[in-house]
Amino acid sequence: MGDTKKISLEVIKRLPRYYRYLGELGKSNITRISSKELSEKMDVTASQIRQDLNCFGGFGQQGYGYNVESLYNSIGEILGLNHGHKTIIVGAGNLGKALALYKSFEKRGFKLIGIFDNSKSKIGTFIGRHEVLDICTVEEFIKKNEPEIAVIAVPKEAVGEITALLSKCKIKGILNFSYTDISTLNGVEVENVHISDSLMMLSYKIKDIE
Amino acid sequence: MGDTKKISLEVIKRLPRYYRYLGELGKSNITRISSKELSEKMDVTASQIRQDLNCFGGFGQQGYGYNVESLYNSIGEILGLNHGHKTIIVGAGNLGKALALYKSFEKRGFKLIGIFDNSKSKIGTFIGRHEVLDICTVEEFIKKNEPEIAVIAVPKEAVGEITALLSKCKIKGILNFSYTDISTLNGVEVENVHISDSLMMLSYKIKDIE
DNA sequence: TAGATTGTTAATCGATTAACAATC
DNA sequence: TAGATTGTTAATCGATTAACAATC
Repeated sequence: MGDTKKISLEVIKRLPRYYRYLGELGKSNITRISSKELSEKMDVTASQIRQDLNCFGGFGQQGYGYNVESLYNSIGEILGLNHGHKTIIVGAGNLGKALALYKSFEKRGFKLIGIFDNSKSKIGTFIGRHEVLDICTVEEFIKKNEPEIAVIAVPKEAVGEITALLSKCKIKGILNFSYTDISTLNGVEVENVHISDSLMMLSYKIKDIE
Repeated sequence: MGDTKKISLEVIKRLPRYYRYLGELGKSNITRISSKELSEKMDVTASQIRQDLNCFGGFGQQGYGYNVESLYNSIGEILGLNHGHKTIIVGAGNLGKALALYKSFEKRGFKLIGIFDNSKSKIGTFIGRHEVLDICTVEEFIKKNEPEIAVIAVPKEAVGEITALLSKCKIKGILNFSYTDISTLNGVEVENVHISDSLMMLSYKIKDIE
């Protein structure tokens, strides 16, 4: 079963946003919505919404629109949420700690199973219910517990070492928060999140104000 | 004045990445680079690099390429870094705290001048050298100190209230980390950063692995 | 049935890439 | 000067929007 019509990254990027809005609608006890109504709420075109959704199947019904709850669940399915992806965090600094305590984490179907650091002063301390483990043990830990995702929140100086270590292990994806790109390597998917990039863009946008 | 050929958001989004790579090159004492070399490092086309840069001016030299340091500085200029944008953080939870202690912050030209929360248990405590201030005093604070940027790191339930409060004040930009979009409103630029969106995209990308 | 709204095809628009003349 | 590489125009590609027949 092929289904090999490649779906553009632009479409994928928009899915989490649809998911968020539909989640909110559901909470407001709205059961159905048309692409037109949703387009107004989200400030995109109705056409785009219909095109995007039809990449994955016909979720709507003519004359009715979309059922909020079932579309929400379908998009969750497409995104592969609710799989309880086992996840580790590498780096127990301020950001790593914040991420470890991040509520949306588990809510979106990511299960934190370990957090690692190389600092003697952090190893053995607790972040929430998780004890910070020695980074030296990460390879063994991965072999045993088989996490799918590693979140990287270390200074960029340490990134090379960490990726070398992780590339020897069987993980599927890396969410990288360090101030340097990690490139998708030997079958490991990487998503780079650059907080300072967003700050810089904001800086650009406000240049001409006033 | 003039210079009204609208620059696409796609180009703007890439500038911080150029900036990062050029910064690294500079640190490695590389003084010149051609679009071809840079394109290989960054995994984009040389054509795109030249097109992007020429939106802002001719920074290169035929037969030579680009001077790393001066291009780095030019892009910093374009992005409006080195202005020492005065910045406040709203929300002193885990994420707010991590952002307050975030080194790249000051390094990219953002000057943290205040951090606010509504929780009695947090007000008066210190994050680094910053005392957490009562959110009730933010309006007065803004009037007096004139920050340009507000970083929002509060639970989504509190976002409405906060934006209402901020929209009464004269700020230029909002960097929003909460799990809900803030729409660009009455002249305030907004940059929404959704960490869980990135996680969801990663989840999608790893779906078919193995 | 009539009305509404989808799914989908076709048209438009914009972004990326290729090509090359200009020039250091 | 010859070689390299830019700046820039033209060609291609892909993404967005518009339109409408299908259908609930």
